[in-house]
Amino acid sequence: MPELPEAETIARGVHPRVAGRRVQEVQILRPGLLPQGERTFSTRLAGARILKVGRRGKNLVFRLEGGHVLLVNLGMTGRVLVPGPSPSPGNPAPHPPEAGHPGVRLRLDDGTEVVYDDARRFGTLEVLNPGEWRARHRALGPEPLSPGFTAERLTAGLARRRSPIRSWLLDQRRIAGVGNIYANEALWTARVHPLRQAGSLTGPEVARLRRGIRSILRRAIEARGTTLRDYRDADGTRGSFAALLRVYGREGEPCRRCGSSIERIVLSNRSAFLCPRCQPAPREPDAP
DNA sequence: AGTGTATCCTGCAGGC
DNA sequence: TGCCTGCAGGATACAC
Repeated sequence: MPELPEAETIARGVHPRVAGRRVQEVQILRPGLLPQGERTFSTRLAGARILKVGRRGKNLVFRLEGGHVLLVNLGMTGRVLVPGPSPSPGNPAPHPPEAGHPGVRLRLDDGTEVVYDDARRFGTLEVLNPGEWRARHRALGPEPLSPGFTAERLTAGLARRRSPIRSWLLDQRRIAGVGNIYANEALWTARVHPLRQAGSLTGPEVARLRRGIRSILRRAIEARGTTLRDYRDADGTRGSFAALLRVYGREGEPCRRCGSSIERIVLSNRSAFLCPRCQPAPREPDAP
């Protein structure tokens, strides 16, 4: 999906165009995107004023007047498109974003249209009441860019965990917002092999991993995300971080640190990429 | 506890 | 050109 940097970029683009506006009309083209069903979704959303658009992990969070929250999980190919001029000067949207697979359209009281578009339809949209939102919020792990994401907290979370560190990083209950691209990039940065047991990382490795996660995510946000194929921001614009990837999708290409050939392995049915020299494999099943 | 497998879907790249 | 296979930023349910 869209991982944390992509969700952050979309939220920043959508917020100024919808904050303070009221949802006038809800048009549902793909009911399957709404786990709550059309009735609950529409009833809760119609007429509500949008206060703020933010992010929690990989999810977009539209805070509504009255405490309800529109929670959008973008799945693999979800987009939130807001046609029309971008309010931020010097940030032009060259082409109006076109929705190829519109799923939900919102018409706001100033005429603004917000389109949820999703080719594969793995995404979901829900309107949660305050209690439901609290529960969902608590189920997610810490925000890696927040001050609370300390080495101590990371160490405690990893302790005694036997799953491969790459799998641990993808578990949203452990840490919120990291997906397959940035997990692989952070592990390369930290010089930790994806198969290492989470609980086996040494103090210095944990410290490097924490710094690696944070620096990769920050730099990816600066680049407005990674577009491999489908990702677009609210303007329909691509992210530019793909050119800066160190390992993801680079099988057979030289490591940017040591020149070794990047390897691809399969872990939990998903690709993992690593430099065999910079990220030494654990011996046998594992151990540090 | 943790892993492999399958599932939801569509689109696209690559091989032949 | 066209058909077929495999693969994809996610999340979850299941059997083992």
